[in-house]
Amino acid sequence: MAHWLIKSEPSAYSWDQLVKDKRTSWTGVRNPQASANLKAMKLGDLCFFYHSNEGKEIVGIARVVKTAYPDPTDKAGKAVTVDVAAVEPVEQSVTLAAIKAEPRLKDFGLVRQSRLSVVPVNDEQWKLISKMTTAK
DNA sequence: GCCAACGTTGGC
DNA sequence: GCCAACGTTGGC
Repeated sequence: MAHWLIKSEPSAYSWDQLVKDKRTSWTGVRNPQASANLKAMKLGDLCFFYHSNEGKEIVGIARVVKTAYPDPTDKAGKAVTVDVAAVEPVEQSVTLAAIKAEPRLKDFGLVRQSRLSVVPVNDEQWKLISKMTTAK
């Protein structure tokens, strides 16, 4: 199974909102690289939910419940979206600072390409960060 | 609020 | 098809 990290500004769409909604369609992704990542998502893939700008931390885990389809909010009809559902909040939020402080996460997409809103997470990274999200 | 990094656009 | 100018994102 693949893993991902999806970013959102809490002022635009927060983790709390996803919990309230149970699931949402992840629209508004325009960056071609991020779109390619969306298309690569499979049903049941898990995603870290990251708050950018405010908080700058991983706050929860979401699951892909519908694979890529055309984004209805994109007039050009080029963008795609997926549906994600809230799985659970993390016990311990993982801040960007903590990720940067971990040398083994040097190559993590979130650090390497901070502007990409949908970032692939490899198994090693997923395991490492999962460990960091469990309370000490 | 500023600025660096990166994407996109448009003139040639 | 190149590249300068401009816009946007996101960390600080």
